[in-house]
Amino acid sequence: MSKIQHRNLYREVADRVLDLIEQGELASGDRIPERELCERFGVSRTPLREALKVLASEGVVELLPNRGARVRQLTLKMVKDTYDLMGALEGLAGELACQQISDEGIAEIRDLHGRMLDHYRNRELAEYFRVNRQIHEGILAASQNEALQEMYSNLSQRVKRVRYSKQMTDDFWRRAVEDHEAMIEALEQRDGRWLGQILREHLCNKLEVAAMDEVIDDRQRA
Amino acid sequence: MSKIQHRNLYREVADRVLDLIEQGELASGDRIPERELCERFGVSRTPLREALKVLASEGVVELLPNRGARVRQLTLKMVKDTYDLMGALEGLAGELACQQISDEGIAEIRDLHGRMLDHYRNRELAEYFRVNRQIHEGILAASQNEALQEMYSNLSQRVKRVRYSKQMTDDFWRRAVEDHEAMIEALEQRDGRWLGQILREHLCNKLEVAAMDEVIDDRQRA
DNA sequence: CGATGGAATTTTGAATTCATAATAACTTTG
DNA sequence: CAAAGTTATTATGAATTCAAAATTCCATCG
Repeated sequence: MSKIQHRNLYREVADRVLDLIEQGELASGDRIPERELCERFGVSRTPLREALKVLASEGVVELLPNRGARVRQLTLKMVKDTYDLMGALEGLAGELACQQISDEGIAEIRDLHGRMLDHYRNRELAEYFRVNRQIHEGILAASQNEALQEMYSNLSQRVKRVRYSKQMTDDFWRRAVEDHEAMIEALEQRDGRWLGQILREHLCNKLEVAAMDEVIDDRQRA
Repeated sequence: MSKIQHRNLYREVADRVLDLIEQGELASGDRIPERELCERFGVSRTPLREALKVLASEGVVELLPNRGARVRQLTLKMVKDTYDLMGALEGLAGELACQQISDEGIAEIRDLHGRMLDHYRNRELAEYFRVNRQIHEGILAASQNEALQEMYSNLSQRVKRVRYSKQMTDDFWRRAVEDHEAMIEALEQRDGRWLGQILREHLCNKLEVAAMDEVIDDRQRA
């Protein structure tokens, strides 16, 4: 594994720790072995500890006084709460986007929507999710609200490790696509209130939560 | 000034730095003098630097590589963006609160509301704002969504140093109180959607932004 | 007199060191 | 053999040290 290059070291280290968590090498609740990670990353304890403190403030890690850092346990409630929050943020993003977005911006999102529909028709789940995410990110970006985008991506990061997209009943999927149809229409009409409401209530996230149920339980048992 | 007691040192230091910023001793854009603060707090550079990194991730401070930390400049746009965000969060809190809050909880908030009205009638601005804040915090707490509360207080902290409540035209004030009347009604009817909408559009914050305009400009010129 | 170049100083970034708290290992004893 | 107490080991928290970068200060030159 390549050594880290020395610039903004603590942030670099934090990102590497996040990778380890996302890839499951550090599981929920695991103690984070300071010395070992230092050796592995080729850095001293100082930047690693700085990284851990930042990750703690971002809600990814838990610091127990005199007992080191652990990967924060995600309970089902925490994930639900986080998705509620993300919904609210997306709702705001939608409202703002309708005020701010350019016609080209709308065209781009409509284009993404078209591609998403193709993947839906072909039942290409992974591709569908990828484009789906691009649409949501596009709306976030169009809001032109940096703080909003920052918070959203922070929340998104928190729950990334339990994101789950396998089980997707036809019915849920169909309804998610319907939501997206409405979103596009609201966006083209620049009806911010409508778009905001759709996004806040968009069932995609709630669906994920439902599917996630047993996954989290599994991890907590482990 | 009393020395800091040594437990969770970096968080303690961070709070002290926040105090300095809030009290204006460290102004917007100011360089943060590492060595000096260390002496003042009676700690070494390590915990101070950890604190600064955390504050940077919380958006209060800016870290320039090899050039130290500065108090992050607040532009008017950033403050507006932040208030939009806070509105969205309060909106969500309102919706959730309607589902979660106990009858006693509602009674408490109604009580606060009554006291706020008294202060309004007596034109006691400071008292009014204090109780007003308690109401909003009460709704946040009733949402039972920890992530939401955490995020809200973080945002609130970011803009605390420019909070401004002097100019309050009678007309704005009257409308703010009207909003609150509606809020109480929505809460008592447990009409989450309505309460959410009121909170999202509650003009209190927008009012502050308007009043804040020249204040921020002043600071940026300095 | 102002601009440019180059030491001297200060500040920052990161590793190392040191003291203390927590954990593990090992006795001892009932 | 198990439980409790004690010692040894390890991990953590924070100060210190060291190298590199930036800034300041001063001298030189145009």
